Amino acid sequence: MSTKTKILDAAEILFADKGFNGTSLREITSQAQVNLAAVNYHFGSKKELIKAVMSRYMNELSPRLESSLNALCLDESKPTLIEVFSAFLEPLLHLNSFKDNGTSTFLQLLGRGYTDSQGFLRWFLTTQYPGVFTNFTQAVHKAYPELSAEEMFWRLHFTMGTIVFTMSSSDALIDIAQNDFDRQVDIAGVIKQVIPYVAAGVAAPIIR
Amino acid sequence: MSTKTKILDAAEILFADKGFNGTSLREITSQAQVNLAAVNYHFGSKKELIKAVMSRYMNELSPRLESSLNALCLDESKPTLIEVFSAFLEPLLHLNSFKDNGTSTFLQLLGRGYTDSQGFLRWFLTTQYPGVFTNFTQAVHKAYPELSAEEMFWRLHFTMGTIVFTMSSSDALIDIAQNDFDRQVDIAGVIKQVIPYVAAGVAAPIIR
DNA sequence: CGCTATTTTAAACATGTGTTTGAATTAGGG
DNA sequence: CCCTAATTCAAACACATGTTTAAAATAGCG
Repeated sequence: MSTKTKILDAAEILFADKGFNGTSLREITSQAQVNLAAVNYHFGSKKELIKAVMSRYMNELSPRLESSLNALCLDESKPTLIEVFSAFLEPLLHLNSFKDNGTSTFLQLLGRGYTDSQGFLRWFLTTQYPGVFTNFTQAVHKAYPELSAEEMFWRLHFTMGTIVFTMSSSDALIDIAQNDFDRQVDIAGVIKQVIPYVAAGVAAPIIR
Repeated sequence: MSTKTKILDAAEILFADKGFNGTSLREITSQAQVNLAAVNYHFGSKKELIKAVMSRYMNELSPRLESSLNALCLDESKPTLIEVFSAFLEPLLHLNSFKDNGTSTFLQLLGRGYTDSQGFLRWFLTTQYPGVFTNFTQAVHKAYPELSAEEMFWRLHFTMGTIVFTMSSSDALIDIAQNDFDRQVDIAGVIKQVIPYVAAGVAAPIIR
């Protein structure tokens, strides 16, 4: 396996677990069993490494997500919000065949990116992968046209928050749930729980 | 104003803005215009300072929140979920009279605490202020008794995620909203937007 | 005032950080 | 094989971090 890949693999796990600020290059390189200087040689800087970790996932996810959402929009029948959010399920779970625990890791990284380092990752994602966002809002608008642009703005960010926050602490939550309720839970189970929740939230009656 | 207070005031703003890991003691002490060593003299360590910052808010919030939720439980009529979540509104907004931008700052701190430093703050809050959590779940159960303990567990954590995540990036979101929609928005407005969302999410039909 | 306890201060400490350097090693094509 | 380019490596760099020290300043009380 190439040094570059070894670094990316080690970095994504540590980043997901301890955040970008909370992970040092020395932790990454010793986990990856490569020399410290290899990060700066292959990626230039820590910031570029973070981008590379995210890009590897986004490049895997975004085409599947876009086509999944596009299919929903091109369909002439009006989709339900449940269908819109379910359109995320297959592309997200596909990350598990791309990488062990890929879905969970990616969503945790996303959560980190939104809170760590004053949102530079949000800027990175919205500028590098704008298609995902526009497709999503289009699909929601088709499912629920009564929602004004402003209300949709807020509810989509609430949704983002629900998903990202839940997933960034999903390991801890799954542990608690398995202890308290004696049930086997995995990341797919959590996603299936969250879909009705966010769908109902977005579809909430409008109070004016 | 006492050195202790000057430190707490400066720390909470910086912590809310840049996270606990992202804020150095030197930033705090120079903002507070006190000597660097004052933090360790008055609080013992950075970790203890973080606890002190959170405690100052929790001690202001938790009695009001408990009585607000208790009133809902003692009332013999069945509350709606909207009422349950609205019970948070007054205690949270009261933080604004306790401190400038108190509501926003506190919720941002809460968000930081859930993601930064591997959740030691979650442990701190649940062990130091358990009454808030039990009162809350009791109120929700009374409003929506059909929800099983497990489903409630997940939906309450989704709710926590929505609130905490939204508020931790509320400044950025409010900026975007004001630019895009040319409307004056403040933290109270965001909270009022989020209540129907989370209430609908928790009340979502159960799929079995 | 005089004395003690509290608080403030500047300096240093030990450690951890991302990054750079320049030599050593390895690969790969002619 | 040989030579060049790419990669690896140990070491050092410059700087930032939380914490500690010991002297100086201040407060508070008899």
